[in-house]
Amino acid sequence: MTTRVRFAPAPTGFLHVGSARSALFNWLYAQSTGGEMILRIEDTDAALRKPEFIDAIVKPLQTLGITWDEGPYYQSQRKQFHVDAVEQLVASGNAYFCNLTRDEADALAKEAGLPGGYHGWSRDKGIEDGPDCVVRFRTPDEGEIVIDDVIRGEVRFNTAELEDFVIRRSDGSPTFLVANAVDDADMSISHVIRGEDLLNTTPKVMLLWDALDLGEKPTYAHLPLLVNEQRKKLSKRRDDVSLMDFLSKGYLPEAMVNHLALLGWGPPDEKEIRPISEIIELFKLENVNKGSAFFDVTKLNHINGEYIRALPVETFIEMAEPFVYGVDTEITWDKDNYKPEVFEMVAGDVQQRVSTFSEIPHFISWLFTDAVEYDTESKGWNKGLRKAKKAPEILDGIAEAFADVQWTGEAMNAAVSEVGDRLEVRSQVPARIAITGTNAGIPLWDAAATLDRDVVLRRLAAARALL
RNA sequence: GCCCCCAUCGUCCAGCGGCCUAGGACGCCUGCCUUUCACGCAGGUAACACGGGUUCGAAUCCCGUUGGGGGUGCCA
Repeated sequence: MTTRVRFAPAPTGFLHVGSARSALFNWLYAQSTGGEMILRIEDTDAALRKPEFIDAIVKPLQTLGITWDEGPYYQSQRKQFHVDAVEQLVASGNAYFCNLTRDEADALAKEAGLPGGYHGWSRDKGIEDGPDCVVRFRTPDEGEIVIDDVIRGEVRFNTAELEDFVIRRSDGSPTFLVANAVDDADMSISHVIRGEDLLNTTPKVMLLWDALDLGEKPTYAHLPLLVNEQRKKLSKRRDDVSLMDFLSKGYLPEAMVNHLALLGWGPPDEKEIRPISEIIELFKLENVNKGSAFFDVTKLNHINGEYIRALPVETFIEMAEPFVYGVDTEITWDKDNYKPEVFEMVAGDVQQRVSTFSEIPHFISWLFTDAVEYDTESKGWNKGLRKAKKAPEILDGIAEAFADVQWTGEAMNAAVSEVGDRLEVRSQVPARIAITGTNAGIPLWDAAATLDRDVVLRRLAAARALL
């Protein structure tokens, strides 16, 4: 039997990293078992039926290289099957109509001194269907549902503790629980791989599955949650988790996928950064962890840096385009001042130093602006220039030498070293700070030679004035 | 409250009863390389939550405690 998995997101906006991880693990499992993957949009709630949200899911998946064999299917388009299932459940006595609002049910429970949840007040009341009626599933008063989870082992639920949950809203639309059971059966899903936050809904789906007589159930695997620094489930509201945002900030899809694969799973040989083909080969669903994992951007940065450095420099230059022309990110220079040939010259040096593409401007902005800003509060400025021995003399000496030095990197470098030798101090760092504004950066002189002589002289004077 | 899940360095992962004086990676620190920074290289820092069992032997199995998380919607 070929394995068939599905990624079934609710279209509630942009795809976030947690969903992407779920999609990825489904995909990894399908790939590693030679199975098939289905994309199914869970839009049973009318409020979710927005076409722009579909793009927000499909596009990032494609960018990440997560492919599917069928779909996207839309649950909204399969509504009739779900409606039929609800009718069947009512006819068989497994479900009944209920006209209580949530508030009324809560009030009744409070009055009766019962804990939260719905206690089956409308059971056996013979309520007829009407405009304000929902359909509820009659959960068994006794018995146990056992989920044999690939990742967690056996998980047991006492059916008496399951409330009579709603399977059809008062507007006539069936809920995702019904859609889940019916669609997973129709689509011959063999493995349901999803986040642990859905674990509690699984016994309900299984109850429906049996009541609907849908045949063999899929195998379940509940992935550990991705959490933030406070160890709370990643949420769109409070966390920065839009996948597309990461991509447009200059994270490579391959690096993102690699990082995501390492959250909740690890290769037995401990080699973390590796091509997706190897990850597929090594991936075992039963080896996935149970504990939640912190989505650590610091580690992502490292992985991304590794991937960037591995790029051919021509590719790096090509991919850097949006970031040097300010398409998606801010640039600090006037677009007319940008010189592509200068960037191409230093690209290899920049490539070695960035962990995301969005850091590129930081390393090259001094090449495309007239004046640089000096952060006189920074450690670099203070340690490298202000407190440097004979700093004023160094800058004066360089300015003097630069007035008529041959304008090549080699000659400039030599002149600066000569000033340092004469004063018996280190002159390179002070020069760098005066010219670029910072003590850290790409090899200086060949790049600096692309600037006009008077621009450099002005910067030397400006820095000198701040001492 | 009730139900469910989880628990190895700060973080991610390895470990599936003896190979563990617990390994790798990120981070952090030190040194080397270097006219800066980074890369690279060589080191260092740092964990089996606690308490009971089981066993000749437990990070690994069982129970409890504590801690964390998820769910508890006419969202999915």
